[in-house]
Amino acid sequence: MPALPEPTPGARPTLEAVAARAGVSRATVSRVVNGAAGVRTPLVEKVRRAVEELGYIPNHAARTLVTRRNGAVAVIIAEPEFRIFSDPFFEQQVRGISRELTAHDSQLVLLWVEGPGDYDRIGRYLGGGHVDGALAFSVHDDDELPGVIRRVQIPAVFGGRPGWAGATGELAVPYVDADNRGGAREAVRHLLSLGRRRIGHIAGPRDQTSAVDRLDGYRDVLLDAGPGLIAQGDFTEESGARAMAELLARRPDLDGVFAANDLMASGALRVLRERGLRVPEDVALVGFDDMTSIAEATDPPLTTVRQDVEGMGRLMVRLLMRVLNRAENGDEPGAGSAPGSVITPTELVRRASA
Amino acid sequence: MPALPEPTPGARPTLEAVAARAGVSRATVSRVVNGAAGVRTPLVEKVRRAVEELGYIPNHAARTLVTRRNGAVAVIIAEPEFRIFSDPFFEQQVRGISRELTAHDSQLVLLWVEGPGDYDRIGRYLGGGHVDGALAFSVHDDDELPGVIRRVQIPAVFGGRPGWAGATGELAVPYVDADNRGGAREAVRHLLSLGRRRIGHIAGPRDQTSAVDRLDGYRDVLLDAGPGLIAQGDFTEESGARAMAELLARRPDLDGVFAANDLMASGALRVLRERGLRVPEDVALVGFDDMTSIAEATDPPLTTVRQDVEGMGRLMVRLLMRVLNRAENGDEPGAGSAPGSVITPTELVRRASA
DNA sequence: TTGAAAGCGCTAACAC
DNA sequence: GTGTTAGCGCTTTCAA
Repeated sequence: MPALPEPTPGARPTLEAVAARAGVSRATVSRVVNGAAGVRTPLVEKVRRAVEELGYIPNHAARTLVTRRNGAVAVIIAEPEFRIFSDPFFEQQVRGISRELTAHDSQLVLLWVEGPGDYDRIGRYLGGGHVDGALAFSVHDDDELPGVIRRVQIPAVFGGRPGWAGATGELAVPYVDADNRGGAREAVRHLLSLGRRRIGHIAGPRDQTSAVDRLDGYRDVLLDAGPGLIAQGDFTEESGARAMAELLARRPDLDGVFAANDLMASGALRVLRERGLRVPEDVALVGFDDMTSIAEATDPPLTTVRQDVEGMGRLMVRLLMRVLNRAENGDEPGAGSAPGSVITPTELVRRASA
Repeated sequence: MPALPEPTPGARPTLEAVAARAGVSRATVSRVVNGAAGVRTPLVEKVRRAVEELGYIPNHAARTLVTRRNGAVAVIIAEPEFRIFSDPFFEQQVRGISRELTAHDSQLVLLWVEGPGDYDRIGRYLGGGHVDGALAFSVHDDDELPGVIRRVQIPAVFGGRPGWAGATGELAVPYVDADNRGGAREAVRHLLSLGRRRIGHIAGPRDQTSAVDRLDGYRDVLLDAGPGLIAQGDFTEESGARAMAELLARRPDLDGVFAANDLMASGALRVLRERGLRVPEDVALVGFDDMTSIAEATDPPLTTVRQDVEGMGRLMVRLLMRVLNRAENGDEPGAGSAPGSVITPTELVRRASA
């Protein structure tokens, strides 16, 4: 360990103190500290030394007060989704966010929404200038968050296409989402390429756009798929099993299934085996998400659609930074020229189930 | 939804603006906003209305600049422990922290340490006054974090007893830990009360104080336990299985086992059953942690030692708040009178394995 | 009880 | 190139 400046008990040194010690003006110190060009080398070094000796750290509040920037971004987690904490998806996404934020010299501030009453606190926090912008995750249609974000006029990017996106121009918040529809199409086409002709779909909850988009993708390819081929699930393992049983009851001749996520696919797989149906020989099965902890653990391992979750996290940050920079250049927020949302590609991962 | 003030595009309203609108001075508005006593009711109402109408939110940076308080606390997560994200423990602890922080009107700021280089960034953040204090988790002996914290002189509380705690007075940082030693004693005494006399211990990693304390507790009760009764594990399921096999090889007559955590206990259980030994009839088994996802899922369910993880999180915050308040009252930091650490009680949870 | 005014520590024009 | 100076928006004496 290098010899570090011992903390001088008492007041922290200010710019002023450094300036005095280095025998220069505050402005010069400020320039050096912020890496501005145009300070002569010897002075730079004198200042550097003074900074070092005093253990000077710029005061954040003072800096923010004038720059109107504070190098922090909020990630908002809503309570209903608290579980996502132990969700590998969330972990990956936040990891991506964290890394990209670090690359932009910004700090991640995690905001917990524990209940409806919290929106006040969150609003005050967001509006109070603690953070430059906010990152939020796809919320339910009646969530208050979008309203809060709009009211406090803070730049924000959503993860996952919000249900209301595109509905009204006013709420046009940029978002990052996987190409759920395209991925679903690819999954179904793969099933078709295997010679399957009676392909069912186990759909996810109707109020989540990801599920809706996957259903749409399925329909895109199977234009003539009757409702009998579609069963409703809710993204849980159990619901996948139930839906599979239902599908089998309606169409005993099924030879392919596309489940809207891996968890439901694994439930479906269980039922298929219980009925003595072989996968993929009798029924070929494709999932979605590529949650490896599931997809690689099933027997047979799941063919599924992968999305780059960490990459989506990073993208959210990049998008936000773009908004921030525009705002800095004097653009009015919500001037209609908001940077567009981005849809990231998906990829079919072939394993043994289809 | 109540009629909310529409965001006035452009600059956010300042105290000044509110004052103008209410026809009073800035000072008065400040008093009302901060709930200071001694402002006549009619004025209070006028101000309140103006605040409402303008959608005024106090500027954080400006306020912090003068009060030196910013209502935010950092929770520091070190990369080696990134996994804790998906660890139920961590979730519970952070949940406790989050709730208590909210109760104290403070905001949780999650700081990620992704690598050694990050300590600089963290140090700057901590020292820059972004947060009032820091909460960190038990770190390895050679971790840089304690040093950083000390250098930037920021009040901090640790979760879990750090290895160096108590070693040198200088590093006397308060911490919150479960009564690992007491819990271990209780576990072993329970085994004794069941009439078991040859009780083995599967220990956790030697460099984690929780594991060491549990081993000490085991020894407290079994003063004469020879080394043959103790096998080394590393808190993983696999290591528990290995240790169990080892123990059995050394002492085939074993009739009781205390494992330092539930994961290792479940590994031990697996081996026991493979050998055709019945639990608890032949060998009684006790774990530690009460990770219900494990302890309730094993067959038989695990008797184990529970700790109040969420409560520990809350306690960390309370402790920190006490330090903060002392600091506010002009006490020198590190004046030797730091609020003591706290050890929370554990509780034996009886299930079927012992 | 209320208002005027002095900063908190920093950046960014603007002078020199 | 470097220094001087005017704020950023707020809290907090101190007067009135």
